[in-house]
Amino acid sequence: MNRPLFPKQDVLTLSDDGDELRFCTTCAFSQACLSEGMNKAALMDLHVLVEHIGPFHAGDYVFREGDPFEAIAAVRAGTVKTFVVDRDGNEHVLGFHLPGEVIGLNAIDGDSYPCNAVALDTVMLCRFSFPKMAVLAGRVPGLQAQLFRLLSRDIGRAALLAGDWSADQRMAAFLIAFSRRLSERGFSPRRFQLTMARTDIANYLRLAPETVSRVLRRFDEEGLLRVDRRDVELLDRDALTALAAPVLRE
Amino acid sequence: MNRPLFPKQDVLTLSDDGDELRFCTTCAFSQACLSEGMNKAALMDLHVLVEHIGPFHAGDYVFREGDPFEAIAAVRAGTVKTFVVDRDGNEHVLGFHLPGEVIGLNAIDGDSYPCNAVALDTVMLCRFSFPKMAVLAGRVPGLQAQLFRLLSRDIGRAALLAGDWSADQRMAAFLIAFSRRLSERGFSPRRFQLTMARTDIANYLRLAPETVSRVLRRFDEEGLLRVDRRDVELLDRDALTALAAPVLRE
DNA sequence: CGAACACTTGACAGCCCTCAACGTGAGTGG
DNA sequence: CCACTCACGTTGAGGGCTGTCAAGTGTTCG
Repeated sequence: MNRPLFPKQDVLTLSDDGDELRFCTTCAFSQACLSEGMNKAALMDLHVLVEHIGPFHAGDYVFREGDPFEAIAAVRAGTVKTFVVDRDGNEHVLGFHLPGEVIGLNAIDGDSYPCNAVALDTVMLCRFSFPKMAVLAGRVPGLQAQLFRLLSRDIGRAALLAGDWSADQRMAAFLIAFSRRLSERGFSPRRFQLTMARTDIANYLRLAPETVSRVLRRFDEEGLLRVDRRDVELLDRDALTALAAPVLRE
Repeated sequence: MNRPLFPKQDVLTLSDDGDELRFCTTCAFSQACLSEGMNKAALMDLHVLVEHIGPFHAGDYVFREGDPFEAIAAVRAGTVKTFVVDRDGNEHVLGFHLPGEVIGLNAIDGDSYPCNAVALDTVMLCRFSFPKMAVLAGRVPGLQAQLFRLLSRDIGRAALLAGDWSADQRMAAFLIAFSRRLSERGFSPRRFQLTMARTDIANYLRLAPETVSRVLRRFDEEGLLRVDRRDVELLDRDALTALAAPVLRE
């Protein structure tokens, strides 16, 4: 199944969580929603703005490059990969997006998505019509500020891997950052599963897939971690963090 | 002179341009200002928000990493370099900012600037208090949309040089992009002066300074351009554009 | 069971970084 | 006016990291 499922006519709108209090507590907007600055009326406004869509399955496109831009979306469950394909057919992975993170922000400048987004496993999304959200942001300062923050954060994040780091540094930074993001969402920071292929990691880190394999194997041999297929256990977190430090600017 | 000049107490506020109609026509906010969506009252609100500060001279800091974030600024004249310095003392150039472009956007997520900004030549700025601007953006949809666009655009721009391009491709992309930005501001796209040192270009493109020298010399020998110190004349724009195409995604 | 795909492993080459030395131009002070 | 200094830029030699090519292994899925 490779057709885009993001257009509104294909949306499966779920009725309700059945639990108002736990409304997207892991979501990137929760900070805005739950801050004292947003009253109940505004929260309801945002609530009715949301469409819960999915599930998407591994390989499903959330949106494609060139699709008209209408909405941003927060990941509720699963992993989304965003990427572009150059004229030679090479894939450039822009990022992997975990639950609570927002996709589509880089489309705001322009009228169409500048990249593709596919599900890597089973994905559930919260879809926000951007025009409606922008109007609401004008009335709710907390929401506007949160949108500004999310956008600004992505600028810094995009610049992280732009440096001329070694393959070891890039790999360590990827693992540590991935582990931290999982930890923030309640998953184990020590032991986790990579939801993406080696090739995806390579295209994200700007390395050859063979280099990703070799670095992981060497990290394993050196006792930094234990890797079996897509299962990873970080054994020497300090050493990995030290390797990643310059990339993560610490 | 290396002390920061951005803090408000050091600001030299110029009285007025003396020409309301030409109020920052090259500025990044002009699209918001001049669009039909913004009425005269809103335009005046934005106008009184602005402080014209400067001049800064080559080497002056506009702000330093860690300074409290209070304002963004649009370049009126000159060139500003933004950069970070890692713990080993290596400088990483984030960007060069020409008249009409905005600096400080990546500071919105956080309470302090995440990078340094220095003037490369004589620089004049328009300073916008960000808290005040955010309030105004809540009342003026056109301004909010413009801020969203500027932020979103920077996300894409930061990702441009993140690819694993060759030194030739990076250099060509830098020259073509620089030429285009100059052209948009009324300068010659064919013949211009590089306002930054070779080392700055190298730290921006993630190359060694020696590589920058060598590539420029070879481009000169091959007839793609003519370079004399910091003066550049693009001779074969098509060839350079072709080289830069994958980097600029064309 | 077979095919497609993901991943691994090895050999080799090339690009670019590092190190070093030299050239050049602007500013300074005599 | 000239010598000096210093930063910037250029040029050359050598080596290391990582990409490319190739072949092989293992796994999943039809």
